[in-house]
Amino acid sequence: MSKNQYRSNYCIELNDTYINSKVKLAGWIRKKRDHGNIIFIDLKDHTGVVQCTINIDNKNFEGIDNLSLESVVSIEGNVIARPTGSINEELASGKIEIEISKLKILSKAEILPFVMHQNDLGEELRLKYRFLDLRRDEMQSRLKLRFEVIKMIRGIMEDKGFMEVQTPILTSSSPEGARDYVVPSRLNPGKFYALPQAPQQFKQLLMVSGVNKYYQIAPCFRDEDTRADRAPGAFYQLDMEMAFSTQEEIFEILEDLMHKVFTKFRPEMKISNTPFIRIPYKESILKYGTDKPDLRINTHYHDLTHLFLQDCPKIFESVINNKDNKGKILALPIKGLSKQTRKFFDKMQKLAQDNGAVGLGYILFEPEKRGPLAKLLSEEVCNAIREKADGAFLVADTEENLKMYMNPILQQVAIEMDLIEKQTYKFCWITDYPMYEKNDGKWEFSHNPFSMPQGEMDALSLDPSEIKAYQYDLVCNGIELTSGAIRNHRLDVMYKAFEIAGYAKEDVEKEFGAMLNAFKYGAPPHGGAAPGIDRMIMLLADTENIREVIPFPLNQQGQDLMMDAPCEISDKHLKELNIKLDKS
RNA sequence: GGGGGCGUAGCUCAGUUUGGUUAGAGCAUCGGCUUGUCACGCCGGAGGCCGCGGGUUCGAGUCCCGUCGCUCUCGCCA
Repeated sequence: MSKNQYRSNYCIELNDTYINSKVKLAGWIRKKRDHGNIIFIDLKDHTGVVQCTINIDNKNFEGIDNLSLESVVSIEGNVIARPTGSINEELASGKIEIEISKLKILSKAEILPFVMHQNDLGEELRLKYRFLDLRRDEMQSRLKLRFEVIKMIRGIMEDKGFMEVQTPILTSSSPEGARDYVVPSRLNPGKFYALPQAPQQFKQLLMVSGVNKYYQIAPCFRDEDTRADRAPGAFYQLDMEMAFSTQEEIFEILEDLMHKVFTKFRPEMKISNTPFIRIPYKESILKYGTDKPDLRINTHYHDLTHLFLQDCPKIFESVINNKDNKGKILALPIKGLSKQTRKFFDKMQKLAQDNGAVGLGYILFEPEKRGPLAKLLSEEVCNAIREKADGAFLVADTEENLKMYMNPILQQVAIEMDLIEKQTYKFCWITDYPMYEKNDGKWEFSHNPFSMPQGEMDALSLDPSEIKAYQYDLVCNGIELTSGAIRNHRLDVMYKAFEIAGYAKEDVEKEFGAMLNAFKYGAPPHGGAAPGIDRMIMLLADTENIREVIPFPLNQQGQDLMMDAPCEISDKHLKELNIKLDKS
């Protein structure tokens, strides 16, 4: 590094080759060990730690003795070899230390609100003092990981011929999707901008503009309640879109990108080979009860309904015979289930009930046939289960109800019995999403209203429940990383698709005017996706919580405790915006 | 909006099940001692609206009701 008034070297550079040279370091006092006539100081910069010493006869002794931890100093001194027996093998600079000759206090720190080396701090406190929290090693490495991941993504996308384009932050509200964040307009009294939930419409407009391959590391704003893997306020997507593309081409590009990125940052992990497996939506729901299966768990539900049609025990009769609301009987075979205790089965039973199941039956085969269902199931059913494992849970319910608890059961069994494969990233595509789903008796878009129905115009004359879309998700270890679709670029198909969801032509024109207008003037077929960057980093950093990989996240109430946002604004400010508050 | 968990010193937590002396520990902090530590050590001190409000009781950190905050989750997330 180049020398300046503060420092001649970074901490990490110093080793025994520097012995007897004079150096200047600048950084934070991480730790002091006061031995009376000598003080050991751990000086920390962004690269590492170096131990410095000062003797009582030094004129700066008093200055350091009184200095609080995390104060910022520039020190000058000689690099000396540590006495034998005092070498610290754990430290990169452990063979040497700096004998301080000069000290300059650059910024004195007040007493800290928490101890820097503590790593089980409450999140509220960490967010309030995020600048200190980020100073800790763990958070420094997450900041760096985030930077490196995004840098690599940019490189890969550019190598593949994608061009980054910025799209507006102040745009208009759209009726579909999540709640919008809204910004009042001073120049247009009574009107509001919305922050984009994603650059969806802009990227499609760019396709019409003749951009061939677009990408952007794009902020997305959705005013929705949070989850462990869902950030409040803003999150980032690798937003991408390609003209004249097929679903397979998009899969290929993202598979290559994911494989490269995950391999680079977690080389010790096993990563799904490309092409990633594809699971049609319906199959995923049937086997896992979710469209976000965690494939590290090596078992799934099997549909045994057909084996109950002839010979059905009484407890399942209502499920099989209900004419309007036909149900399914599924078995979840698990190796080693016979070894589980009564306590375990009680716990699982409770979990199933908490998630809406009436009960959770099971059958075990070792050392002999037993369990609450043992006497009720036919030989045929028993044999079908026994082929797969020594025991199984059985669930029987309507398809709708099953979805509520199938995955929670699967997840909990896997946790309790330690069935989640470690050291691996298991990717899969979920394909063939339904175009519509029924909500309160009305057909609604199940995912993205701009997706192309499979079969285009012809498909839209089918029963809405039968219509599949060119719509896909990429899932990794049970986390949804990406949603994407081949888009609907045909006006006639668009109007018809919206009509099924209850939109009149005028409504569509009003709500999506820009895009529909654009599609009148030559729109290429196109498609894309938008991997969640924060979720990728969360997986790479092995954090339980997405806020751990976001430098300055909001809390669950959408507040920034450090900056005190959101905040009230002055009457003058409000007046300018033509806003009167209803404080009732 | 619903459900679960948590809330005690600056920080992390014990104490709450079964109400009963002056509410404890580690770290941080302050004072003293300490020349080879590296989460240094030793001695001493200060630091508490037990989230808040109400109730039961001779007596509440502990029991009851309400409320607020944080967190996980369901709804929600085209």
